[in-house]
Amino acid sequence: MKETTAPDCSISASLDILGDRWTILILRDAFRGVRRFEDFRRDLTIARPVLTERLKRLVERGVLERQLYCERPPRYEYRLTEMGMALSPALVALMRWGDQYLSAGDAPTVLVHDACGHPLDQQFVCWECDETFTQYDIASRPGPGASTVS
Amino acid sequence: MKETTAPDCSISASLDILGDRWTILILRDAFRGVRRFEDFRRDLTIARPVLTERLKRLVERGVLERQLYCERPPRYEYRLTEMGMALSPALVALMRWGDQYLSAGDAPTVLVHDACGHPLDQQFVCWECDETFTQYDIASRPGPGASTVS
DNA sequence: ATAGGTGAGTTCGGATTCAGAACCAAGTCG
DNA sequence: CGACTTGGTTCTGAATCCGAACTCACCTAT
Repeated sequence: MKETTAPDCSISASLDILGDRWTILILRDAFRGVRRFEDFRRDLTIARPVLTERLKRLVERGVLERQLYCERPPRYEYRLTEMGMALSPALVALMRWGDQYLSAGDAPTVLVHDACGHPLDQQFVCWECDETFTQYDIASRPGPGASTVS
Repeated sequence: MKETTAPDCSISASLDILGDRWTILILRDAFRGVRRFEDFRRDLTIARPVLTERLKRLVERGVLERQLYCERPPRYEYRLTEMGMALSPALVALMRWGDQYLSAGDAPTVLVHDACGHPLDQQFVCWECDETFTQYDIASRPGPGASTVS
């Protein structure tokens, strides 16, 4: 088997930011529209120091941005950046997996196509062939940033 | 080991299984074809006890299965179950996010459509409207398993 | 003006968890 | 035989996480 090591894998880079339970739950809340420190804290029942630290990290890495929404007293809210919004396929995938395998067929929340209200699906798409397909039709090959050669 | 959270949300249920860094890296390796204890350990440079514990948990939860591949001496390998395979959209999404935002435009690995070799995309699909769309066209509503509303 | 409440943090111990090394067992190879 | 491999387990000190309590700045009602 060829050498496929951790360092040049984007998954481990992503996990450097998202790699703990709380961070992902914070982002889930952010997608639901939660923006303020105290709202995150109450909803997650997360300890304050942990929330402080996670929010700071997410802001540093560019996933959230901290915006003043009240001058006196200074109050900030945390909003998803474009980079943060781009995580939605990952969160949706996690949620659908949980729905399918962990909640006995009763999904607590259903995501729908805004335009028509019908449940959405998530698929891999090939724009060349112009068709959708599943994980069984995926292959991989080294990309431009590949460093190791087998 | 704590089973946190009554999941008002399938994401937190998923995170109960996947909620730490090592677990996801183990699954990433599993998708790449790694199957044996010692191969996981070497590739991830993870401490043995941690790997033992994570593999055991993944087997208990049904994400991996432990199969005898050698009778004398008894040797086992860890393979993705169907439930484990179903995580691929989540891992693919994570990888693509890392590619796009964390690796300066140089993706270490590119996923392609096996049939034609062209890079794949990941999209939301509505089978009613028969069209693909992005995260900006998603809405959510309570599903059959909704208990607490927020 | 003062007492109480709130939003956003910080400080500080104690409990987990982790890494690293040593140890074990069962078998194989030289 | 003795060395080596795979797949673990047990131990221990170090790093990390987390919750409770405290702070600080401001607002509101009395």
